Amino acid sequence: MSQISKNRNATINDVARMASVSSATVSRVINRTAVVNPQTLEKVQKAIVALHYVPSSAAQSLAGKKNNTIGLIVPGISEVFFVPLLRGIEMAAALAGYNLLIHTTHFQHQNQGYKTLGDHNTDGLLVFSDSLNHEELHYLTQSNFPCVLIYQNPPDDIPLPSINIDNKNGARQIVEHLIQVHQRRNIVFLRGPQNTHDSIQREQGYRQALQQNGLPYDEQLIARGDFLFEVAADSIRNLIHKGIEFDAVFSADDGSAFGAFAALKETGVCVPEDVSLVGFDDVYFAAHFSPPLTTVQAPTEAVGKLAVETLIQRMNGKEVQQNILLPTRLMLRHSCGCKQ
Amino acid sequence: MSQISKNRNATINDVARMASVSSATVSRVINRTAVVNPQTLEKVQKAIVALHYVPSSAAQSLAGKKNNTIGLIVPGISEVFFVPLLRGIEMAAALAGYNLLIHTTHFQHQNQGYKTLGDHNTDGLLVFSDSLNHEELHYLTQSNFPCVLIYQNPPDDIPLPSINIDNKNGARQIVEHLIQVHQRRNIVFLRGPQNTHDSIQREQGYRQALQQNGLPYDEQLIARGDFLFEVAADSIRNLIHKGIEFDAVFSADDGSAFGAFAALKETGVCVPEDVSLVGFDDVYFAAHFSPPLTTVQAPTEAVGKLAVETLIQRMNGKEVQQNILLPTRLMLRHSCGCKQ
DNA sequence: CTGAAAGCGCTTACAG
DNA sequence: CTGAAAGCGCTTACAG
Repeated sequence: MSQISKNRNATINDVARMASVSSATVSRVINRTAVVNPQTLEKVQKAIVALHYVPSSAAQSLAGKKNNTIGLIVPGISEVFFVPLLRGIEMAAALAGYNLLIHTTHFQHQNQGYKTLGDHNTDGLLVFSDSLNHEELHYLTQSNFPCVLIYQNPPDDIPLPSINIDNKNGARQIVEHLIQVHQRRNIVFLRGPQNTHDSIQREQGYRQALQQNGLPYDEQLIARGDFLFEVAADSIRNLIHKGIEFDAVFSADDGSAFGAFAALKETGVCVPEDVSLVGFDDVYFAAHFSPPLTTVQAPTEAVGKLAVETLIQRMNGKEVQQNILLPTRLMLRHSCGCKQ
Repeated sequence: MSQISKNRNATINDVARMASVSSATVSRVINRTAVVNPQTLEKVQKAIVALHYVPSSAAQSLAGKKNNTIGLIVPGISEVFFVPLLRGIEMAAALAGYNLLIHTTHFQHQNQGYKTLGDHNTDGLLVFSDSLNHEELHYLTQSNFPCVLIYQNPPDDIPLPSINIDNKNGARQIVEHLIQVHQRRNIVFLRGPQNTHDSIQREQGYRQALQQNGLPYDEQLIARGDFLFEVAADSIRNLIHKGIEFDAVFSADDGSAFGAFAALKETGVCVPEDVSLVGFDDVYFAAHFSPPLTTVQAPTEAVGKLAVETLIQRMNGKEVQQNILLPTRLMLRHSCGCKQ
């Protein structure tokens, strides 16, 4: 059926032969890397189609010294949060003609993760949150390999560009809303995982809102949420059990807000009548929750897109803004006490 | 600092030179492809570490004729559903030492998608649902390139292995539960997208349950859900508006069940008192919904894992079971009327 | 157990 | 506008 044997794909030389030109010329038409005589061009294109020729990525990479691939290192493929991020990354990478190679560290730093992905198989790396430790980042950086951090700031001694969202402002705004609009005074904060950049920033926003509105910071109102449904639920149960009074809950992410709601509900506490409940992220579903969850919208897909664009600029040797902060948006729904 | 110049990575020849051996020997220790004298081994390993040597993937691929990469073709990165699938695929691929390259067709068949990923950059392909059309599948298959289909059956003339879940049985069971345990008689079915394998199978299960329990199939009770929140909500509103009576809703997926719930709620219909509501998938959140959603658990992560394992067997030239059907599990919660 | 050498399929100066 | 040829960094018979 086809002009080539079943067990061997057409190579650039097969195309060259069929079109009666050199492989250099074929290469030029494929890559549009030089002007080619229109008639030659046509002959080559016909041969490519006839032979179903697809260039070997490996050979292109080896000879061309570029991989046409962007690497993404993530600690793990967590639930909902991951989807818009990946979508943003995938679309931007595809648009720019890059493949996407994903590596998951599974939360283990074996000083190996950065070897799976590197300049031997990618042209640049997107590093999500805590997937790489200081040493690994250092190694990557000193060799001048293009990297962009997502959802984390670079260590002081490693000047890497990073894309973050404005956690602090977002948190401050939503807490301020609870205070100013709904007259809440005893606002629980359900922390994210220890040492997470996002969680720390959100806590700072929380404290800032209290301070700027003349409310005391009460350590009793701070509890673990860990971005997890069950952990948050337990914390709320525990607060209630200890008899600590509160009229609002700010969860460091939506998932833990849902957990807080479950605990509140089972204790007979009404949201938002008795307690205002707000989260962070605006994940799929926050708007569909009952009651619809007031939260801070994180532009996660935009972060992914911008991360890719920034990385590509770096790959092209351009200067980029060091730390980009994307604005968040307050999504007022019903769980805070606003009417829908 | 390092023994090699800033702008050039160590190659196998640098390692060979430092260890005073040939590159063939270095290759052998890297790939454990032949027994090497223990002392030689040690010298080589030391050189590898000293030079931070990482083999070039491109060169390995080109010379070794394998890419150590599995490709995944998906139509798009949809919401929640995608996460456990990807997690299963990623973990199984990593375990087997394969990289994962993702390509999204963005629902466009330009007869190009199968070229982005192919034997020029992967060793095998995972093809999700409708991401490739018949012609594309045919092209892939005739060249004998290892492929495994996920969530779709192969066309009759293309004998490709596929991994599916037992949609029909799962649907039949949950509808039967509504009929037998909750005495429901007028059960709405909210279809998935047209021509989707999953949706068709689930509808068959629905019909089978009706039939086996002596209930008539009433076309008025069938409406669009499209696996989408809003579409499902609109359908329910429409049914109510038309005055069509029903005492249960079986949504073809959880997302549309949530939409159905919203429409029911706004009309003052109580779930599960007035209407039993059930879904399919058991996505993140179904258990945390109010009321907790009764649904069919799809072993999505297991599908991803098994797909990779099957693909790897094919890549190794082994025979594999042609069509694998993974069992689903009925998750009885509160939205059907069962007490929690 | 080890090395010399060919070859994988491209790209890219260089020369014309 | 086009071609001959070197080279990218590996792997793998082949020979010893």
